[in-house]
Formats: sequence, structure tokens, C-alpha cells
Amino acid sequence: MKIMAIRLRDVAEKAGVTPVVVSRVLHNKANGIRVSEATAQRIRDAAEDLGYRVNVWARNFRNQRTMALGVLHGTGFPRPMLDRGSRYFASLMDGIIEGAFKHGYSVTMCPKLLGEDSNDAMNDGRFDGLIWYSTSPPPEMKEQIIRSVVPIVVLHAHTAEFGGRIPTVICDNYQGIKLAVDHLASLGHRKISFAMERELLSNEVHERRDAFLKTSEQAGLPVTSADVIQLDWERRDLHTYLLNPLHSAVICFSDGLAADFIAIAQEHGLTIPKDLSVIGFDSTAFCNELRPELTSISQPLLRIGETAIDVLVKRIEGEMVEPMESVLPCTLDIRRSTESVLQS
Amino acid sequence: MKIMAIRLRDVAEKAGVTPVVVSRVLHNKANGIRVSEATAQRIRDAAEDLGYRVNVWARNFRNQRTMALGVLHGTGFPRPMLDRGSRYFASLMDGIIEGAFKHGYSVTMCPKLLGEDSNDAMNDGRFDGLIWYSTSPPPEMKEQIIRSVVPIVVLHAHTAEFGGRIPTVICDNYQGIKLAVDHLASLGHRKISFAMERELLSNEVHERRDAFLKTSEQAGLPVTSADVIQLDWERRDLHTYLLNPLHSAVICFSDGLAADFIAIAQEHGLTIPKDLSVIGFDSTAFCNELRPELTSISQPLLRIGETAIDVLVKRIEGEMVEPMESVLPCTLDIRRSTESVLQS
DNA sequence: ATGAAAGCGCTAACAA
DNA sequence: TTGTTAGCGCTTTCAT
Repeated sequence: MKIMAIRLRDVAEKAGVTPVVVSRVLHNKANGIRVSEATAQRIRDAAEDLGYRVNVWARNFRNQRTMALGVLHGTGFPRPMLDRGSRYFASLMDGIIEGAFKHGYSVTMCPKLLGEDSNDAMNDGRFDGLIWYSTSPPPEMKEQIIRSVVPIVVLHAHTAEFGGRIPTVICDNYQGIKLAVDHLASLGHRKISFAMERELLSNEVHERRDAFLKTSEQAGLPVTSADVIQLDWERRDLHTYLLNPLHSAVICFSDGLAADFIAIAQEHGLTIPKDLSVIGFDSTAFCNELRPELTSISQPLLRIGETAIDVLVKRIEGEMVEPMESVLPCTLDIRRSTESVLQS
Repeated sequence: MKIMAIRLRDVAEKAGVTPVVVSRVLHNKANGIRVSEATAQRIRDAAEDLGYRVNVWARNFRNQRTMALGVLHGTGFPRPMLDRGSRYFASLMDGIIEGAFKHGYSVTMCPKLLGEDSNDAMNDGRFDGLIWYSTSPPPEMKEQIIRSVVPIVVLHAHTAEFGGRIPTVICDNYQGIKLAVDHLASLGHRKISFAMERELLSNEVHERRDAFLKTSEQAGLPVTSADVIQLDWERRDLHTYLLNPLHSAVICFSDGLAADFIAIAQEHGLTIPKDLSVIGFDSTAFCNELRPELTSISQPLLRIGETAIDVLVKRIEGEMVEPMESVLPCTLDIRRSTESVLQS
């Protein structure tokens, strides 16, 4: 008992004209309509009466566009859960959706896509464009991305990784880390550290670590690569470290990691921030839910998502994108997890 | 410089056959292929050589299906942000995506849809089915839902609200609240309260409040409607209440509300759970990030999302759904925000 | 001002 | 085993 939707043809019959005229009256906003007002009114009435809606897919098919964008999650995890870890991916998606809506595109998450055969998504006509969001794609993926039929924008990567041929959007990791280091220095901290997940494959990890080392030095702090704390997924290394913590402050690679750091430090009897100042990265909403609230480097995730879409849409519409790499500045959201070392 | 994708016709030409044969060889999994192995191989080679991918939209168009599901967010907010408040919506979406993938459908979030003209989504051919997620739709919306061309499943509502004609999925609010009340009673709490947002329009608020009153009575607790704390969005009422708190425990309508309750109670010098036990509702991931970790009634959001999709797909495929209303049981996740009143 | 024709890529039904 | 026909709903182009 499938109810048929009303088609252009139905409206045309009711109004006593051909579908072409109906199309012009109802959908040709820009062009001159070239239809007598009387007919136009008759058509509009008929459409109203029947409750006509254009069939979007038929139109898109005819126009050879889908007005749909896909979000690809290449490698790393099986599927990005929205509700897991920090709200990182959720924030990003909010930005992507926002940007897409602005340009009249929809955002689709679909199986083949987020799973393995990402090659399909680039060629099966499902999308006008793709956002590739991945920690760090293996070489063969990069080749695939470069050769994709469909325009792609890659998040959290550098254009150089793709032979300068794929637009990318990334935050200014160096400048972000510098904000954190300077903040700690201004609070009188000298022994500061950087915590990262050893097994996380991501260019950004190394960017942030290197930025930590470099900016600390610039700030005149006695920091070496020994001050980088490498952690395993299960946080065993963290327990080990906390038996004999050597620093008064730590900058963590992500908010999720910072949350763990705080929780486990508290288990070990440390008071945050009195005994240890902690800074996260991303400044997602859940920083406000942690106790103490987490000071965090704010990567503008919403804007990153939106920017990526802006760039992608330009590409889809055949415009050149300049510059190919969008680097967005970070800010520092100072909350309660950092305090002056002098107070203690 | 739009690169054309390879079409069936291109493969056919290269293999020296007609498109129909190619279609059969490459896509007719189920039916007998009825093609000689030699030709089939030739076709497969040609497809491989050219890097052919089926155009999914053309196929769907021809088949008069979209294999796409929409998520409608009727009223209340302008657009559900994934990263806002508790992770409620994110969890739900994870379940929805999971369920959709299982059945081979994609999930689309698109502008017209999540904005105002939800009527479009029901008739513009964009979706094979819709999930309606709304706090509590106004009457005219309900009429629209009932009359929709496209199959719909409504979340967090009762089938009776839609004349018994629309399938719904909802958690067992009564049983969930009962778990919380019994838990508190077993910890020796006598003066317990229920906190809700006065201005939130939602059937579930009232269900939970009523369940609180009824199950408390059953548990032999001296509870009246005066023990329901009504709050404004800005939480001014909460500050007022906390000047002179009358209860040793509170069950909150949502995790987000519980988080606020805890934070503001702490500002007022209360220690959680020593001075006040707090229970949330939803048990989203961020309960673990609160300090203390939040005891919460767990609504199986992932399963609610998945179930909704299962039901929706049945409807799409013309099956009858029985029962029309799926009520999923809650559980209680006991964390650190509740403790025995006797300890103090 | 209106209409006829054509076709987007694909596949079900029927024909040879 | 292979091919022909036809059409999903829409819009662009060209004719009337």
C-alpha cells in the first residue's frame, strides 16, 4: 500500500498544461518565467491543492549533482562514534553540518563509506564532494585521494602530504602549544611536560610534541625530550609516572588524555591544580564538566568543519582554492586546572 | 574540468556488449546471470580496467528507492547539536547510524529537514523513511506525521499520541525511576526529591515526575509533589533551593541537569555525595567525567536508535510492526554520586 | 506564452 | 545467451 507521491505531471494535468510549464512556474526562480500570470496562478493552486513537492533526487539526477557531501573516515578506527572519548568528532560534525547547510548541501554518513571501501565513495556518484577525516592515511590511501574523481578536502593534514594537490584544513598546532607553554611559564612553572599516546598514529601528535620542545626552549624553560611522557592505551605508563612525578605541569595531547591524567593523578592523591597543573587540547564542551574544569587549547573545531566545507564547495563549483592549506589559529581557554606554582 | 565517471555504457562498449548484459554480470547477485562465462569475464575485465563503479543514485532512482533515512528534529531547538549539553543526541545518533548501516541504509542530515519545513522531508522523495525525534510535537505536527507519505518512527513518545498509527520507541521511564528510588531507599534516604526543568515541553518529564511520586510512595517514603523541584533555564531557582536544601538525595530529569545540580551544590559548599546524593538520567558517557562520577539511570540510547531503525525498515518493506510501541527497559549505573545516608 | 523532444544512468520485462 | 524497449521525474533546448 505504497502511497504515490504527487508528481509534476499530476500538477500539470490538473492545471491543463504540460510538465515543462509547471517546472518553470514552480522552480525557475532565477530565469524569466515566461508564463502568463493566469496560468501561473492556476498551476500554483493545483500544486497547493495536491500538496506537490518536487522529487529532489529526480531533480538532482537530471542535474547530475547530488547536493550531498560525504564524510570519510579513512583509517584508524572502524567508525567514528559521536559519543566516545571527548566530544571531538561531535564538534567537528557540528561544524561540517553547519557549513553544508549554509551551502544547501546535505551531509550523509553511510556504510561503505565509513567502513573500508572508501574507494567507492569517490566514484559511485553518491557525493558531490568528500571530507576526509583521518589521523594519518597510509601511502596508498594518499594516492587514492589524489586521484579521486570527486573533490576532496582533508582535515588535520598538510597539503604537502598530498603533493600540494589536495586542499587541507588544520589548526595552528605550533601557535596553540605556544599559548599553553607561555601560560604555564607566566604562572611560574619551570618543569613542564607533554603527554602523548605512544601508539596514536597522527602527524599532529608529532607537531605538537615538537612545538612543545621548541616553544619551551624559547620561553627559557629547561625542557628536553625526556620531558615528553609517552603513554600506552591502558594508561599503565601513567600510573608508573605518577609514582614519582617530575613536573609541576603537563600539557596533554588531547582533552581525553587530560581527563585521564587528572583522574589518575587524583587517585594517586594529587590535588589538581595545586600539585599539578594540567592543560588539554581541543577545549571541547566536556572541559567544563571535569573537576576541576580543564584549561585547554582551543582548536576551533566548528570553524575547521565549516571552513573545510567552504573550500570543498568552491572546488565542487570549479573554483580554484587559494591558499590550498587553511591554517586556523588556536586560543587558550583558561579554566581551573592550572594555577601559579608560587601559591603552593 | 569535471572528470566524467565511467558508466555502464562505457564498460559495455569496451566489452562489445550492451549495457544490460553488463548490468547483469556486475550487479545481479541474486538472479541467474544467464551470461556465458567468457562474456562475463570479458565484462569483468573491462570494468576492472576502466575502474567502473555503479552510480548509486541512478540505480536508486530507477528502483524508486533512496536507501537513505532522514532524522527529523521537529520542534524545540533549531537544530540538535551533537556537541552540546550531555551527549544525549550523539548517543542516539550513534545507535541510529549503527542500525541503518546494518540494513544498508545511509543516514542523512540535511538543512530543510532539521529546520522548519519538515513537511518537505516527508514528500520530496529524499528518504525512504524518517526518524522523528522531538520532545513533544504540537498537534498540527502530529497530524502531519500521521499523514506522511513516507514511513515514520517517532522516538520518545507513545503510539497512542498518534492515534495508534505510528510506531514509537521509548524507554520504560516508570521502571527506570523506580530503580533510582529503590536504590536511594536502600541507602537509607527518606527525604528525596525530583528535579526537572519547568519550561521543558516533553511528555517524558511528566512521566518521570509521576513515576517518582508513585514509586516513592510504594517504597514507603514520605514524598509529595512539594518534593518536586522545578527549575528555570538559568538555574536561579537552583541557587534559591540550595540556600536551604530539604533533601538528602535528588533524582534529576537528565544528566545535564544533574551536572548543573552538582556544580552549583558544590559552589554552595555541599560535598557530593556526603551531603547530597545525586542521580541523573541517560547515563551518557560524560557521567564518568563528572566528579564525583554520576550515578545515573541508563536509558539504552544506542538500542533505542537501533530499534527505531529496525522498526522503520520493516515499515519501509511493507511489513506490519507488532507491537507498535517498543518500550525498552532501563538499568541503573551506580557510580560515586550516591552513598548511604547512614555514613554521615 | 506554451509545448515537444531528449536524456541523465540504470534495470525489469519481454523478445529474439 | 544476448538484445531491445521503455521509463523512473525532472529540466534544458529548441521549436511553435
